[in-house]
Amino acid sequence: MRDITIDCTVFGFDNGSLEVLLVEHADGITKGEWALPGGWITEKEHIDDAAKRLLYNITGLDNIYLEQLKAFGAPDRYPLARVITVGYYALIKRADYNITAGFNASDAKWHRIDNIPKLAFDHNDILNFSIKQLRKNVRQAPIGFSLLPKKFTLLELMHLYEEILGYEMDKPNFRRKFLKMGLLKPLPEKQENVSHRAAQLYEFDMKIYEKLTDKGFSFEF
Amino acid sequence: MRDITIDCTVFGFDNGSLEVLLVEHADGITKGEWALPGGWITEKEHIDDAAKRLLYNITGLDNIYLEQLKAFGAPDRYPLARVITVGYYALIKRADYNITAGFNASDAKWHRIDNIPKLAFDHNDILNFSIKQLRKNVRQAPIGFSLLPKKFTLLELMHLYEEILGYEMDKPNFRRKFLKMGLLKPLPEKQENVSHRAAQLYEFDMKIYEKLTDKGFSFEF
DNA sequence: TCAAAAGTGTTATGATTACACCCATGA
DNA sequence: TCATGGGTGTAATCATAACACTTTTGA
Repeated sequence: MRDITIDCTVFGFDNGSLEVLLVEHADGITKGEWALPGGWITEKEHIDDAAKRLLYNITGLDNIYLEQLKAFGAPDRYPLARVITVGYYALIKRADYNITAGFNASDAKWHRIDNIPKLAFDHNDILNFSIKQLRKNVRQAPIGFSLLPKKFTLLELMHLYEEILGYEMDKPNFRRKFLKMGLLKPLPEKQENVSHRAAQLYEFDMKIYEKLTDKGFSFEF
Repeated sequence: MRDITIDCTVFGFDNGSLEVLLVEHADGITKGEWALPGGWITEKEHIDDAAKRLLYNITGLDNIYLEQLKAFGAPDRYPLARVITVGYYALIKRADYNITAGFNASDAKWHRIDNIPKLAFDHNDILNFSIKQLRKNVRQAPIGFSLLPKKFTLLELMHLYEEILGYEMDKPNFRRKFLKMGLLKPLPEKQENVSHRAAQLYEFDMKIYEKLTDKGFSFEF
């Protein structure tokens, strides 16, 4: 597959800010430029598996939220040959990444979503499309949790939504709306080491979600 | 581009029923099987332009609603070689198609969405994905009009929504909800030759829609 | 006791739903 | 005059938004 690649926008959420993982090209015609992590597809693998392999190589992580965006196919998007790329986006838990950081990590850096440099090829287009998709999907499916630690508070969840969607929300209303959906499982634990009233910790329960969707429930935020 | 193709689901709405245009393969290993219209991408064209070219060849139509779905890339989806296909879906006005019917039309037939034969390759997957996308998008963007004649009544529009989404709606509520959005321009004409009270004809006004979206309006049904 | 965030309550407004009903027209 | 769809009215219910308020905790 000499004329098809994959490129992946890896989103992470840390300290209230939404960031993407970019790599700096070490050589070739784009030497010194930042780009989305990407790679070639091998002859026998599913394109989704190629994206998973790439993600594993760069983050050391498995079992990541991963979704295809679309194919990007302007005839001149890659200057050396006609190459079509299939774009993906992934959502990872930053805490996990920090521990297992992949072997390419020396070239990889997190960049705030509102401070993205000029990228190689058409990667700015792909990244912008990713952000649009993420904004859309986070309101239509329970995917935000993939960016949070396993256990989180309602306010952390709200801050994530605020950061992705770009506007402030009302705390009481957010709580009620989310709790009413019934997707969150309250844990028998509370926050620790905080200098204020400890908040209830919750966990997203995929099984509850699947049961509800079977019954016709559809996530909407 | 020997290893990339495009395949397109062409939707049409006629007589209250949602249909797709399928072609019967005349030879090759899929001889006699039905399939989505598709073709190869030439070296210098944008994949979107390849899809437009294909659509023009098969329907004789230009200026069609066309949107990419995603790339389909299972390693064995095409038995003779590793070929990845980029899926598209198009919405056409059946009345226009009937007039200018493309030169391949002898092999092409409309099939009701609920009565699709076994298709070649992974085309059933692509078609099912198309239907899912159409159902989703018709509620989030004003694309339904692309399947109706330029001038239509509110009830025709409602029947289109009912057919695509698969459930019955309440006429008074549908009217009000749609009219309140203010996207429809009432025409100085009414239905003719109907054996009941003639209904007001409307037209979808793209300019109004764009003005509204600039102001933060977002279509939702 | 104060700051900071957790968490509850209340009210106004608007959207959605369900359904009854009248209108216009050709057969 | 009847069937068929066109079109209006209304009341109950539910979701959303705005914001005032109380609670808990560590420093």
